[in-house]
Amino acid sequence: MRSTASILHLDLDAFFAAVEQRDKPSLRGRPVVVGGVGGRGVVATASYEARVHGVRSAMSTAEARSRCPHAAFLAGRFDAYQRASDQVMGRLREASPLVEPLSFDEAFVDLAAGEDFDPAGVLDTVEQIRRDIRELTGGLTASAGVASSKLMAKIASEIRKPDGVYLVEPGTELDVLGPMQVTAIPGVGPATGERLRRVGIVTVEDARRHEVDELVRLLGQAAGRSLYRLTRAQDDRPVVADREVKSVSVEDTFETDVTDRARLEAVADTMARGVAAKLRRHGLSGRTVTLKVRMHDFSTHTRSTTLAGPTDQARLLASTARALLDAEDLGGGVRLIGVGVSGLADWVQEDLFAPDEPEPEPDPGPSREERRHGEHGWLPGVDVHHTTHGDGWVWGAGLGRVTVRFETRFTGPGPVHTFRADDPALARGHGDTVGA
DNA sequence: TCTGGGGTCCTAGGACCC
DNA sequence: TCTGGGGTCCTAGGACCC
Repeated sequence: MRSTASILHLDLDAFFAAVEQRDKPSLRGRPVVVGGVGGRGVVATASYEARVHGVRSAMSTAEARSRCPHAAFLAGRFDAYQRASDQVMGRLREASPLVEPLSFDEAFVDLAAGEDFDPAGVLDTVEQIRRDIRELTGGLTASAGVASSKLMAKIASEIRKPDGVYLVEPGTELDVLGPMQVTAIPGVGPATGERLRRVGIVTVEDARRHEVDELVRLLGQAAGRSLYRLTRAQDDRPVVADREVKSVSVEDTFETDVTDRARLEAVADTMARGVAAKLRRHGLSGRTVTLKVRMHDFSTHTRSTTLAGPTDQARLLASTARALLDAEDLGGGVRLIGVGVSGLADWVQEDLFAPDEPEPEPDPGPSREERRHGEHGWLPGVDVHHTTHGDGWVWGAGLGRVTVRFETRFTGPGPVHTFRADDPALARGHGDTVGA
């Protein structure tokens, strides 16, 4: 904890849903739910209009549909989110070189590391950043917390959400924190919260009445000590700009449980190729290969082996994953499998057995969406282009038909037309309708 | 109303070594 | 004869975050 409020935590409001409302004028002011649209999907982000009806992140889409049937349920467009995220992070880096992104829509900034940081004008600086973000992204709003530590900045950004700023005056941290629920502290999730509640700890002040040793007995070394310090606002974690990647993985939940071993092997193979491609993209290789299997009853097993040296070879990753899969009892059916690599190195071991030419990147095959929704996988929300009607987005699809609303972020609400799903005039759009 | 996908960090036990 | 103690690596599982 430092003596000035110079750490900023910035959080885009209902980010995925806000991007959708920006790009789909007919959805502005209406409930929008972004997430998995299949039978086993969960909500990634709900717009504030949907939250009114009790829709929350991580809720199953089925429950969200029952709570808010009139919402627009969209599959998500990660390219669009990535572009907006890049714009936001870029603006933050103008304020300070010390920017630590936590996700697409969230980052810490050490403003004191910026060139002309003025502690007295920090609120003006943050308001300017929020205005710039709104302008750069075409209307996205961000909430901000400014404080003397990461902990307090993160807590503060929740207080005036959405579209607000809260500055914790240095010296008032204990008072701000005390009355809050312990679960407001990052790292205190449902399981820890329940353990604490059972010994009568509900608020931060409650937790402060316990010795470190008690908390360690209850929660273990790391969590106990961490909670003891954080409840006292003791937090000197630095903002770290370039955090190293520790692992890379790919996983997929099946629409229905799978018992066919051959099919699982084929999927694991594809996933190993996907992991290899990711490794190469980052210029990494890894030693420990992990296979993850979630059974029909949601029990989850991981099996891993560590190779003699790091690799980014799809073939080796695939054969290793397959060996792990072959040793698994698939019992009553498999709900999810995943392949991951950890123990990463930023170099590749000379592979004596590999051919000289680079390994051919095998056909990645149909995407997850395509596998799920067939050849003309028109997922709700995706961008499309029609040769005569122009740019729009998929409103819904099924029974060989697709319904499109023709509008973009630069138009007003647009008209709706229905086509055959294989209509040659209809193509995937890129959603990058800048300058219209 | 059954529970995504991509990550991070921690714990605990056993092997192995000095 | 009654069994140290610490460090590191590996594996499996779990909590948590967005």
